[in-house]
Order: sequence, then structure tokens, then C-alpha cells
Amino acid sequence: MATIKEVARRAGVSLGTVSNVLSGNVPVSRELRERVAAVIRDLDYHPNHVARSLKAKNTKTLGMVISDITNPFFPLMVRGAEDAASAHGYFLITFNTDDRVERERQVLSLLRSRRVDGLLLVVAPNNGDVEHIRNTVEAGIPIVCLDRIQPGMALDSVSVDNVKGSRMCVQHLTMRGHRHIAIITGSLALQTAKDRLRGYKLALRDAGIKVEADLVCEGDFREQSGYKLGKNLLLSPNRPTALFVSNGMMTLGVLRAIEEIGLRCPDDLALATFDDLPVSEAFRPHLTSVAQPTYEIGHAGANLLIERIQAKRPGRKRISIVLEPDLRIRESSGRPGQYHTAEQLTSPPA
Amino acid sequence: MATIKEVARRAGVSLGTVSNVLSGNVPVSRELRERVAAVIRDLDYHPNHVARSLKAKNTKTLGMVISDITNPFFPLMVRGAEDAASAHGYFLITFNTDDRVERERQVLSLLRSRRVDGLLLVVAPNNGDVEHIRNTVEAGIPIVCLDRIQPGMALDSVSVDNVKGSRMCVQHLTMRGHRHIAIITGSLALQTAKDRLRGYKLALRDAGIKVEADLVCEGDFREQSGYKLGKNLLLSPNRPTALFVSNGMMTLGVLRAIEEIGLRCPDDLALATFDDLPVSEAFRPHLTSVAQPTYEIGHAGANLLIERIQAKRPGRKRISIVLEPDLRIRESSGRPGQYHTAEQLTSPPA
DNA sequence: TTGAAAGCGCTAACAT
DNA sequence: ATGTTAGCGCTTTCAA
Repeated sequence: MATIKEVARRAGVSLGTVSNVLSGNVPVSRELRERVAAVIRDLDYHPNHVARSLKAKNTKTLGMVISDITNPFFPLMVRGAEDAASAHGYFLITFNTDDRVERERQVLSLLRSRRVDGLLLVVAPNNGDVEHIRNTVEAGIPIVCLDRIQPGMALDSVSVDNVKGSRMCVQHLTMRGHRHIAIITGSLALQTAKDRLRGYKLALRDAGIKVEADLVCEGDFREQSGYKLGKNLLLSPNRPTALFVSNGMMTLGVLRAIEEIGLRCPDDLALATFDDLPVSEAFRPHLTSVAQPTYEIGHAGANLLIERIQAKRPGRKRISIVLEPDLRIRESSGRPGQYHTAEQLTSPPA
Repeated sequence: MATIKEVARRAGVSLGTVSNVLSGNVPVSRELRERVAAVIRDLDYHPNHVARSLKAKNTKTLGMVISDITNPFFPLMVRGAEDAASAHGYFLITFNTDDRVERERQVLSLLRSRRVDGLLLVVAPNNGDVEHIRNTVEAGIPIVCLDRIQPGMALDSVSVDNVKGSRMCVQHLTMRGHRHIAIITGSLALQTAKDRLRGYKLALRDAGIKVEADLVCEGDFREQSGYKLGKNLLLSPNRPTALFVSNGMMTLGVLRAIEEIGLRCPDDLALATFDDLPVSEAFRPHLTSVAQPTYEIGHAGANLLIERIQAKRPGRKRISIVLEPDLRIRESSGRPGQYHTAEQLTSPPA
């Protein structure tokens, strides 16, 4: 592979001149410029970005750490981040942690060796095990948390108002007349999951409904836990008339459970969920859901990160961008007035 | 950020010794080893991989070029590639081209500047505009094509037997009794799309059915084209009794068209499709489809690429791995014997 | 076993 | 406007 030296030799100019032609920072005479350009084309020369990075002490690369790209929630977020990064001349390297802290630790270490200029981080559930994150911050690497925020660690973040979103959504269920509303939460080691639970409780309180402990089930944001907990819930003697699921993947599991048991939604059970997955129009029933501006989270996150890197947003003050969720009322939560008899609202059919 | 020099100074050893401790290639006395290790921990030292790359003339990085990560077909493929890359100590950088050649050209150039060790490439529809790919190969950068193969360019590839897959699938439709079977193809600038059309034609021939030109519609593998062509087809006087769609995204569009028109599937129309998207269990009707081993394509592709890079598979001979598709018969193509009256099979209801 | 030093390809400061 | 050169952080000879 050709080097800048080779180009200089063939064009009969000095190495610095080629560099100047390339960067455009220093004026070069028309003649030399054209001679150099011609050689570059002939040789199909591509400047060695590795060498540039070593010299410049930056890599124009961002690291993005998510749980799993095959979770349909993430691709839009990644795409948003990538588009923003690209627009500013940055590369984006994405890593999956499968929500395991050990893997997150390992990934951060690799990314630091690669000298990424900054990090977009969807934290794994960690129960306070954040040494690796703290070290990274101390090493001077800017971090922007996406989607989930890390409590107790003044990091920049872009997230959604989870409390508000689930509160709106559960409120919608109470307004349909439900008083037996269950929730399947995410792992409560995540602030996101706690917040969504909090919104649920607030909505119940607003409606003067007591929280029933056996209607609150802790899942882990994965399909399987939605299936299992959904099945338990729907087969239990205290079957709820409505179910709020804290994310889209678990809802897929719940749908499977509903079908297996042979219940009909929304007739036998009203369903509403956090997340409106991209292909959800093809789901039946159409799901009432709280949509997040997923692309925007990634996009705004990358933009904020780049501003931090370029120190256009200096200072120690943390920046938290909180985006608005959007309640989309559809088929799965039933029609207005559908649920109104005492039996329907309080107990399952015999 | 600490350097190897700093570590050496603090440990009171030479710079080479630290390097030897790090690599483990050269024996170092226990004492020095421990002293160095301690300093590394204290300083939270992370070896500068950029410098290593410059020296070593490799980056331990693979480039992956796909059309669009938000297309649900790709995440599993990317994950497969990433898992394989990770297992061998490689990074994976993913880029979207949105199936535009100009963007592909640009991306390859960026990737070459970054000195990736090899490329995983899902080619964009290009009508022979492949100069940038040829240049990359000539520069000595190994390329493995995924999913789509590039005709006329002896590149390594991992793909699926598209002819066989669509032939099986359309054969299934003819065996249900259909004789008016339409196809929505992908962009015929792609070999993949041509192959799936070929399988369709073969299946018709097998069943002694003539190809009707107005039942063959060229789309572009995107949702919107499925919607539009689906709508045309279903509203045309020569409405087919069955429809084979060449990929999953276009099928989403077709489902939307079916719903808007108010047709019932499979009763009014039998539907079958290439691709079995990850969340498709939640679709209604359940789709009869040809599933591809998507994860495996990415995984095998990355493994093959790494073998090429490490020259464990030397020689000029091209390697083509062709994986088997899997026909999954479900609800959307109807029940056996469902379609048997002459009217149902030849003309739409008045 | 350990240390010293050259050099990977580039940028930028300096000299001409 | 152009050329020369030091040095980014590392690996890898080569010498000691």
C-alpha cells in the first residue's frame, strides 16, 4: 500500500507538500497541487489514518456500547448515532454486552486501548459495580449515557421521561375502567426499570387504586421473562384485567403466552407496553404503546458527545437531555366503554 | 493517558522490557514482571493500539458494509460477524450504504484509510459499477461477500441457495392448488433478486404453469415497494390467488396493503415470503416463509475472512459457502385443500 | 534477561 | 511556497 513518501517521490515534491495538498491547510501552487493529485489517483493512494491518529492523538472514532443489536429496540438508536457521527467525520464502533457487567468492563478496556475519542454507553445492570466507568471518566474520555442513566455518577445523558411515559400509559388503562392492572418490570437494578415502575404506581395512586404486590412482577427486559411472568400472571387466581409491560421484547413474550393460553386480547385482557418496535404494525393485535424517539436518542447522544470532545460544551456541568415519550393508543387496550361490568373488571371468567 | 515509556520509568526498567511483559513473547524475570504489572495497574495503563497498528501494519479490525442496520434482516448477521470477530480478537466496524453505490464507494475509501484488515461486504445494486471493489481487491484487502454475490468478480462469499429457496416456496403454493401466482422481486440489478425470480419460474415450470408477465413485479427489497406493488397487484383485474414476496421488508408492505384493501389472508389470498424476520411470530397471519440462517452467514463470513487475512486459506481459488434455506409452512399460505374451486383459483370475487 | 535504538506513516513547526 | 525534520507510542532487532 502506497505511502505519502512514495507519492512525494513520484510527484517530485517533498513529503510536506503532499501533506499540505491533502489537508488544504497550507496553500500549494496550482502546478504542484495537480501533479500530486495525479499521482494520488494513479497510485489509488489512501492516507494512512492510523498514522494520522498516532500523531494527532485522536482517532475520530466513537465507541458505542449497547446490550444487543439483535434486540429490535437498538438498531434505530445505532443508526441515529451513526448518522450523526458520520456527519462530523467520526466512525462508530458498536459493541454488545448482553447486559453483562463483566463484558462491559472488558469492552471499555478494549475501546480505551483503541483510543476512541468518546463513548456512547447504554449501561448494563450493575448494582453499583461501576469502577470501570469511573476509571474511564477519570482518564478523560467523555461519556454520554443513552436510554438508561447511571444514578450517582453525574454523566451526560440522553434519555426519555420514563416516569411520565408509563404514567400516561397506565393512566390510559385506568381510564378504560381497569382497577386490576399488573406490571411486568425490567431488572430493578436499572434506573429505567425503576422509573417505569414509579410511573405505574403514580398512575394507580392518581386513580385511587392500591398497588397489589402480586401484580408487580420483576422481569429482565428479555422476551423469555415476558413469557414466563405473563404466563404466571394470566394463570393465577388473581388474574389482572389489564397488563402493562415495561418494554417491547417482554411484550413479545407476553403475546406468546396469551396465545398459548388461548386468551383473546383485548377482550379477555387489555395490554399496553413501553416501546413501539419498528415492525409492530404487523403485530396483532395492534399494540397500545409508549413510543420512544429511538433514532433521536442516538442522534442527539452522538452530537452531544462530539460537542464534548471538541470542547464546545466545556465545563464540569452535566447535561441531561430528556426526550418526550409518545402514547399511541391502539387496539390492544380495548375500545372505550368496552370494560364496564363489575365481573369483567375484577375477576376472570370461571 | 499513560504511555509505555511512563510505565517503564516508574518501574525502573527499560521500555522494551515493559513491551515484553505485555506481549509475553519474550521471557522476563518474575521480579520485573511483577513490578511492571503493579505500575500498569496503578496507572490504569492501556496499551495504545493505534501505535501498535502503525508498527504492525495491521489493525485487527474488520469493516462490515451492509445496506441498513434498521432493516430487521441485518442485525442477526452483524451479530454473527461480531461474535466471530471478537472470538479472534478483531473489532468490527459497521457501515450502512442504504444500497447506494456512491455511498458504498465512499465507505470503502474511508475503510481503506482506516486500514481495516479485511472487508465483509453486502454489495449494493450496482449494474457493473464495481471499480471501487476491484481497486480494493487489487490493493490486497481480502473481501468476503455476504448474502449477495457479485457476478463476474471471483470474490469469496457466504450466501444462501436462493434459487432453491424460492423454488421450494413457490412449489408449496402450486401444491396448494394455485395457478395464478404473482411474485414481487427485488431489484434485478442484484443477483440475489434474479436467483429468487429464477426459482419462481422453475417452480412454475415444474407445475406446467406459464409465467404471466403482469404477475411479475420488480420491487427494490424495501417496505414501500411491497406496499405499492402489492396494492397494484391486488386491485388489478387479473388478481392472483397467491403471492410470493422476495424478502421480508417488502412483505411488511404487502401486509399493509392487504389490510388497507380489506382482504383476508389466507382466505382471499395465499401469501409466502423469502425471509423469516426475528419477531415474525408476533405477525398475523403467521407467515409461510423461507428462513435464511442469517446469524450463520455473518459468522461464517467473518471466520472465512479471518482465515484469508491470516493466510490460512491461501491461494487464488475463490471460496463460496452456500447455506441451505429452510421452508417454514405456516398460516398465510392456507390449509391443504383450502383452495379447490375453479373460481377461487382463477379469478377474484366480483 | 535486559537495554538501546530504528522505524512504522503522518503532521506541524521551522527553515529556506 | 516548499523542503526538512522531530516525534507521536509502540515492536523488534541487535548488543550487551
